[in-house]
Amino acid sequence: MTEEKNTAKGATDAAPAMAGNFIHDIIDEELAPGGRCEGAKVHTRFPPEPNGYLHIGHAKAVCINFGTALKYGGVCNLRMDDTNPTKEDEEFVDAIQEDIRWLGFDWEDRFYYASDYFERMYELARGLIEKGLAYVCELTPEQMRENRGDLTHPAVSPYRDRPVEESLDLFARMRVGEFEDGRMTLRAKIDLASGNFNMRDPVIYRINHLHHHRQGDAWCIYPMYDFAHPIEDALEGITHSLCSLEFEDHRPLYNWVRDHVDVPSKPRQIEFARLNLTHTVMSKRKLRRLVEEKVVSGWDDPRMPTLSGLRRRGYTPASIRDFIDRVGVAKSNNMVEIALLEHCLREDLNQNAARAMAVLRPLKLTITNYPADKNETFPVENNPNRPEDGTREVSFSRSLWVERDDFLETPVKGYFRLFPGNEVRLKGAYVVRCTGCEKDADGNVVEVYAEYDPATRGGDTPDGRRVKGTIHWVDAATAATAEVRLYSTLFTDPNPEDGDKDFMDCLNPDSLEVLTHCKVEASLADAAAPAAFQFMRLGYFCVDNKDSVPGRPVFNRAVSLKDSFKR
RNA sequence: UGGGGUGUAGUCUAGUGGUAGGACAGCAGACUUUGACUCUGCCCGUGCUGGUUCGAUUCCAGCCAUCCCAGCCA
Repeated sequence: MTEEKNTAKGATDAAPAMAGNFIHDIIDEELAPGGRCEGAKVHTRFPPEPNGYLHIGHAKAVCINFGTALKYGGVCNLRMDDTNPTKEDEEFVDAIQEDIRWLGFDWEDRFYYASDYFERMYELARGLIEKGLAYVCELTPEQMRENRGDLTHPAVSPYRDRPVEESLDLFARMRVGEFEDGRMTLRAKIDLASGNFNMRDPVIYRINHLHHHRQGDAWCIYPMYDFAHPIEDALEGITHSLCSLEFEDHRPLYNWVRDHVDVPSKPRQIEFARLNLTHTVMSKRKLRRLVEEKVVSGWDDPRMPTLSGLRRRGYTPASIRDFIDRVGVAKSNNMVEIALLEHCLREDLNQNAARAMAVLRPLKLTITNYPADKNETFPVENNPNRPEDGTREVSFSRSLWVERDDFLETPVKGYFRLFPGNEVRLKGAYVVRCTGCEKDADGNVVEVYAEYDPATRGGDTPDGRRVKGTIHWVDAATAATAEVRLYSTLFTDPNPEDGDKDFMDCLNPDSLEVLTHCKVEASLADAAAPAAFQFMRLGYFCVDNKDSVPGRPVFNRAVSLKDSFKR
């Protein structure tokens, strides 16, 4: 097979409507009459190494691999790429599966472990030795580094011409554990002078006396990614091995292994640009540091870009899939603004989340002309975008909670909420006119007074007068107290990984604000995860999936509502 | 310095040898019992220099910028 050129340009077929996807253009060509895959079923795979949690960058790879299969009526495998036991653990295997299922993708019965192919890989490596295409090298790691050459000088290995029989014997002894870690390696004999360092006789097996999470102590030699991956793909009949850009340089090696080893199929690797998001970090190493240094509460902290974090924050699978769709698939390095992700969530939740009234920073509002012993309820629509969702009854009485932000003793320009003399509508209840307030010794407003207009029951104004402001409120007599956690980005810097600055210096000190005395309408008292609501005029909030308990709910702000009021 | 990529508005992404499209962000207005939503309008772009051509973002050449690679990680 010839070298494929995976360039973004050059595709001829029409692109999909939303965002670009050059991969689908390539596949369209290959599926067409005379193409490489004419009549074949598209078969992809998502191959995470089980050594950490999935984040939104992985979600892009998941959506591309599963989504491509779906688009072409093919299938996608889930495969744990567990060829290096160093940091791998079964704990991650479960978490990864949970996250992919949550995202909405299904691998059906096609769940594999790369380590299940170890015996087969071993045999294929032997075959390479027999063909004179691999040899056992005794250079130490340090020596190998010294002998790798540089940009203009070739690498060297004194073991390159070792007789086949000798390599076969040593490789067998490597396997049975005769040698300590690092003592020798198996190397593919390719081209010590290649400008592509991956081709300078790459190591394909190393000795590691480590316990494998699945294989136990059956092995002490483990195949390298570059050798294992094309074999895994070929054995599973993968037609398209879609991975990120940093593997572009590995493609010649991928093809070399694929073509020199006896495997049943010839997958094609195509690389796309990975996702980068502003105001966050995406590398496993950096995320781990945030967890270990307790900057966040864990891998599922709602500020983390992990799928478990986004889930806990209140992101929906649909919003994440939509986001990945809109970002598109291309080959140029990118930095997507977090605003797009937030937009996708707002769009989903605006359409689907029930409305509720919650007062985050409560200020007492007393309706002085409303009888102290009176109580009534008003129907409030659950979701104006979905009339079929109906209404709920909300309790009203003389004493209410309103947002501190919704009262100003001396209003600023353009302010049309509560201030002495002004009328506002209490959502769904009455129009009230503010008559004043009471302050404590320090001058803080502690209570606001208003008088209601009985003729405006339900919020209508029979006389047709315009009341510009409508504010949310909660009946003090029936309110539940809740904890609300307000999140913003973990980093103040849009690109904490840029340049030589330390990303830990870019942390946002205000990424979490906890409000413990919030007042929410009674219907919210027993809400349970994964319920999400629009707290009217505030934002979208979900029930925290760890800390919330019935009667004492905890809500996370997933994203605020847009606010065009300029204070 | 060797090899491999990528350059389209602030951001992401289409497109065609013939008016550069969409989305997000931003701005302005309409509507509004959420200062939300919705709607309308506006703003803003083909890395540079040549060449071919009636016409180049597209084809060609050169340049510039930028990203990845010298793990017994994936």
